[in-house]
Amino acid sequence: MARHETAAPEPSLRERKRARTRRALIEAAAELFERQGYEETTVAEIAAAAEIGTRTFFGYFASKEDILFPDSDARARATIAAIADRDPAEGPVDVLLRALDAIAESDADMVSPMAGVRMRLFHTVPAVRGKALQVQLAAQREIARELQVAFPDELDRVTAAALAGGLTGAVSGALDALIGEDGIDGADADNVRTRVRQATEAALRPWRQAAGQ
Amino acid sequence: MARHETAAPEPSLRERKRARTRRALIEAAAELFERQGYEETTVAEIAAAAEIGTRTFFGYFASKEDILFPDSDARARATIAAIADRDPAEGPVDVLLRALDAIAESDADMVSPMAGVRMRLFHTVPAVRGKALQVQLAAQREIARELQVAFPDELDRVTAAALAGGLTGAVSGALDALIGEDGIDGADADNVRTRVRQATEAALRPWRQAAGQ
DNA sequence: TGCGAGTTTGCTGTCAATGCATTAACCTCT
DNA sequence: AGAGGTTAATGCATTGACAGCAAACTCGCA
Repeated sequence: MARHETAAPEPSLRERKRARTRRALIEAAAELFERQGYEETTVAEIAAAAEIGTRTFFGYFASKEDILFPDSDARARATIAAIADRDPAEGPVDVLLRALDAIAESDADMVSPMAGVRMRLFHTVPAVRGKALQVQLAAQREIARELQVAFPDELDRVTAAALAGGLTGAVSGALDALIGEDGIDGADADNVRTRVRQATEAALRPWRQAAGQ
Repeated sequence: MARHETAAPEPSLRERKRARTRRALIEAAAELFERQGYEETTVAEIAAAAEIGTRTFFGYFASKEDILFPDSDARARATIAAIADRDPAEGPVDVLLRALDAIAESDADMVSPMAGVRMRLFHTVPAVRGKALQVQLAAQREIARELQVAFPDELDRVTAAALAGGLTGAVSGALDALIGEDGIDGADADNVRTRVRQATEAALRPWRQAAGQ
């Protein structure tokens, strides 16, 4: 639970206003996407629903896809934090698996209205899939960097990258398989967690020996 | 060097013509992308360079990005073939390792004039990255499915997916790191293949050891 | 030779995204 | 409080990817 030291006691009116508009945009987009589908929803509609000009939308999000990932760096930050405060006895793989738990937890907390929509859209809309995978790659790179910093002796750059890729690939692969066609059936969120966890552990097993030695 | 048994003795004039145009498009695109960059090249330019109408381009490729992956299914086919003719003594991991090697060696996809360009573009152009990752995901899913079919008793769907994801993720992660280090030198296909091989090598080392060579 | 399926193109329209210029809304400092 | 600077909001115009439509064309084959 690291606290940031950023001085942000009282956001100015301007900032509050901006944050409000941003939220309005996200909510509007989530609902429109949900009801009409992603491709059937135009940026102009989203903007109108949030009561701003079309042009202004792009002052908040660089592209239509970007609004699907309003908090794209949250996961990466959680992971990095988990890597940062590691037990000196832990090996890379253990740290990563712990980071995985940390992510699951931070995800459970902050439930953006976009999360569900996004997951559903992932399977049907290529543009969404592409963007999601890019976000994932960015996170993966970040993880690789941190990992290499944390274990400069055991891991060289390429190996760290391979390990990070292995982890994210395994997790996303397992999720992809679990979610399948019709999303998660609600109640089994916990079940999902443990299954992902197990599958991931299986998929990383060889690293445990290799990285240690 | 598998020979297809498809009855294709003499492609009709029509088919030959179409294939020729297709090749012309790919070459033109590769060169233009290389010289001016991806985003700076319009579909109209590519079409013009291949001497066809702009509209016709979309009769050959569904989107501008698609021309970057002219034979994305070659990989999938190579992989499936590798999984298909497995030794009954092999375990899932052995088969996977062999399949990934097959991908690294597969000619079809690497020899294309597009391979080098694509790799360079991957790091600079978001659209290319997105598409590349989607292609990879598709391949990964295919691998997972085949793997599960080949080992219905040892692997459940989720584990198969995690395994497929973990290994492809590791390889692509390593490749990403390798290329990030110092890019790709020439447009030359050997270079591309060398990188892929290096990445495969690094990423799969732990697995090979665990699998007892 | 002529019909019919498959192709090529141009035209038109939609939509995302960007550059530019203008105006309105805050913020700060005195 | 009010001037002056800054940031945000918007409108307008433009570019470029695509899709639908319909006319002109090209091959394959009877």
